[in-house]
Amino acid sequence: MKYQAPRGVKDLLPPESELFRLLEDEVREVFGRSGFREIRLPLFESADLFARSIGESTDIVEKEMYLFSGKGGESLALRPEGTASLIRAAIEHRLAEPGRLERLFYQGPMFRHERPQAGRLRQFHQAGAEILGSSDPDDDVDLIATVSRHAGISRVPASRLLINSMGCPECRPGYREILVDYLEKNHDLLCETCRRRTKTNPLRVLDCKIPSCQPVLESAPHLVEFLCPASRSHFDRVCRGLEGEGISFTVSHRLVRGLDYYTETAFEWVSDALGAQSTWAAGGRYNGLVRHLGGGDVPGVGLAIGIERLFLLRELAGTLPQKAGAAVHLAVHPLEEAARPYAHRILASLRDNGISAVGIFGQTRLKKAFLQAEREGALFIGLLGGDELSTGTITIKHLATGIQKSLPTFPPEYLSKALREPWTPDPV
RNA sequence: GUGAGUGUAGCUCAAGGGCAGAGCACUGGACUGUGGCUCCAGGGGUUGGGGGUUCGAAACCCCUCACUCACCCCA
Repeated sequence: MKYQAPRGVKDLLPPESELFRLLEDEVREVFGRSGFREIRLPLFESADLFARSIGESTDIVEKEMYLFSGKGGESLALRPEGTASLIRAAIEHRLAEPGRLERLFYQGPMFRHERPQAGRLRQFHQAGAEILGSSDPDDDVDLIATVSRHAGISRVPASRLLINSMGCPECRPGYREILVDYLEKNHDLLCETCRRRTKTNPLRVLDCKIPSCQPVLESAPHLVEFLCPASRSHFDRVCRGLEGEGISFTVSHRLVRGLDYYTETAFEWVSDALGAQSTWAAGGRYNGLVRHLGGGDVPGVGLAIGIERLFLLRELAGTLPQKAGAAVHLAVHPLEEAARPYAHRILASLRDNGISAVGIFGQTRLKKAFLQAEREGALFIGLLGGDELSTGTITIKHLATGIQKSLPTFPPEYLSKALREPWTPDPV
């Protein structure tokens, strides 16, 4: 085979492509019903934007970005995630302004140069929703509810919601010191990576999954116990709000975001049914990000859903959205040369009237035409021969029931209407 | 980037040093205006690629590529 798709990217063929589209549509609808409006963002940006927003020392920026140069030599990158672009666009077009509240969502492919694995691709899809301009805990609750209720939990097997608080610039530095103290005391019990991170990014140490580190990390001081009154209150109100909504969650003290402009609430939806990549949606509050990217003092909270992961989970649970109706309504088959122009006219008029129709032209045997119609998912087959030509009719057979009728092809609205109505035998 | 497992027809898989096969799918026929069934026939392969061992390699050895899963990281 001379050419094949690059590593880690997938061709999506029918029927999966159709189901994938339905799932994307459903997510779009869910966000739309919660008041989010779609923003269409470019697939590449200045590489520097991602370095600044995601963080210089993250794996994504250090080794996973697809980098390339523009003609002028500027450094560009395929987007590894959506939030950075969205914030950039919001600042650029004055949607992120102090005092203004904006709900936006995006959907589309993201690119990370990682080793492919179950639920992990080099080109994958995310749908994300962001609320800019609100620091109200009820907006955290509402955002979480949107996913938990509607995209969600009930349709995803073995799914759990984890939440935690990252604190704020007032209280996190204090906690960080306490944590570093603790980690240094237990230095000898930690793995190589954790020792390094104790110095570079102590909060991330809590994320370590190496078994030998677990006892130390489990008994590490919890950030929520060191929150300042304001952060404490924000977190309590989010938790109470979720309880009030009847959304169950677990406070996970080990759930962290490594970067400073992530503040207050962090949350993740995980499922054990997914393999090693257990997170299928994640989000949090980022009250410092807009300012960090050169905008005003505008708080924000957002999340992203991994569409492939959601797809896998819902496929497993049998809860993918169902395809409505047949792929093709009517397959038209001319039985002789003279009927071909007639067939084209009928196809055109059906399509004009909103009916999906295909022509079956290449088959010499009627049996083959039937088989082809079925293969294309047609509901009806329409036959055109000498009789039909001379009387201006078409012989239509409902493939599932075998019920057959002869219908006039003029006016075209009549035929379209008949094809949409329940197909029962004519009274004798 | 590291590790393990797997690569044979379009798909699912046999053959474990001695003729590369089956089922499904595909094409044609039985069957020229009425399908799904059945029967018959046919096309399809440098056994992922390269090198080596051997009289002989799909099989054994080395290299390489790809896929899968895991580490790592994350959606």
